[in-house]
Amino acid sequence: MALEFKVLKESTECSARLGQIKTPHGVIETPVFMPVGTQATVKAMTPEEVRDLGAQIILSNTYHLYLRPGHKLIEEAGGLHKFMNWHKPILTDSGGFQVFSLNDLRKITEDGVEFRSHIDGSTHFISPEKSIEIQNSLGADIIMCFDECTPYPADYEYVKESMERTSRWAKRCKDYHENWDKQALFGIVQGGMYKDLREKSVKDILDIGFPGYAIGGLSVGEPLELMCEMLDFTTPMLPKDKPRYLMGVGTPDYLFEAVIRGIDMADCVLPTRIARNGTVMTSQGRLTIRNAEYKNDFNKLDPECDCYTCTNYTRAYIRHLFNVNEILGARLATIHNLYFLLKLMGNIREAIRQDRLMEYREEFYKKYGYIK
RNA sequence: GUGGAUAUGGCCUAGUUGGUUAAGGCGCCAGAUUGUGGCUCUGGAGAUCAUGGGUUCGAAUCCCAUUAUCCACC
Repeated sequence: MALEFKVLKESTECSARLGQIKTPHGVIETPVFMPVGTQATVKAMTPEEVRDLGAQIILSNTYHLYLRPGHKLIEEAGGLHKFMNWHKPILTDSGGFQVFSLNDLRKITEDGVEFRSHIDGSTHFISPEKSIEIQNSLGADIIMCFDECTPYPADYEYVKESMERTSRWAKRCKDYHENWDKQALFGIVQGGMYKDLREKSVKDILDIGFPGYAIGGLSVGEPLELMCEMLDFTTPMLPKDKPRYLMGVGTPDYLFEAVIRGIDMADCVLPTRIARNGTVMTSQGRLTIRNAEYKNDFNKLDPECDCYTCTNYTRAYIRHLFNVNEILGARLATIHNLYFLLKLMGNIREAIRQDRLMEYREEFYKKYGYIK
């Protein structure tokens, strides 16, 4: 098997656990945050930089790489790892999120999804089998079942049909996938915000059986409390000896709350995207570095940070770079945000090890400004 | 010196035959961003329409003068 998961320690105060995932490209310490490199690159970063920031695994995207440069080309290049010179683990998303995000450019049928390319309008058809075929060519360590990420809000009947189709698609994905020794295929639980549908989805996906399980369809605009409620309900139904991956989560509070509820993996474009638009996360909360108040501020972004950006550059300089639209601004902010979140996850792992996660969360929330 | 043209928020402009709270872009200020989308999106502030006078029920729009700038000529 391509994946081995081991729980090293369970928290006595909550459902958090410390673990280890072994993949063909190395070991991942969990809970882990996975930076997103949609188009075979974490935007603005070299793979070496991403590695040095502490990333253990990155996520890339089936839909985008299928469109450009094409999965066959990447296969010809020797696979995604070699193509992009990233030799640690990779996870590819199945294209399922694009079923959600390209809402007005796609048509869902039982067989699969017809997409109109967001690039040139050309039509493409991705079925569960096609998604697996593409992901096999890309060669990521962990690949995902082709699903539909249902929107929020959505009515019961729609979510039910969607979830049941996702279950049928999961079976097809598993049947089609072959090289289990190199690539672990994860199943995805859906069901929107309806508990009975979540329960049914978990049952379906567990019946099919996968080396890891993802929870999809959360973090799609619902309030944090609702996501927590769904996690409280869903996560305990997932087996303890398999990794649990919450898709699309990337703010510190969502990450804390997810880990506390037993999540081992999460990914999000947020830290890199907001960095490109001039927002950084600091130990004292978010700040928009473009703002005038930083014009003459010669301190580092975060007084407690020791990343490359913070040890070398000031707020005033980074603000200047954004104001004159220089690429370096995006790079420095991305370096900082990724480092911040990866370090946070490291601290969370350490807190679990010391069995003081709740205390650490309290400290962090107070400083960050989530609670007063 | 003579002739001509232009003067609209910090900058560049739109304002149709004079008619409600002068429009837009850039810049400025602030916010957003959650398994897509690197120069994105959403708000906001800011103009007594060069100055003075006149015509008119009503003028950024018409007339006169002044000032400034630009062009051509002597």
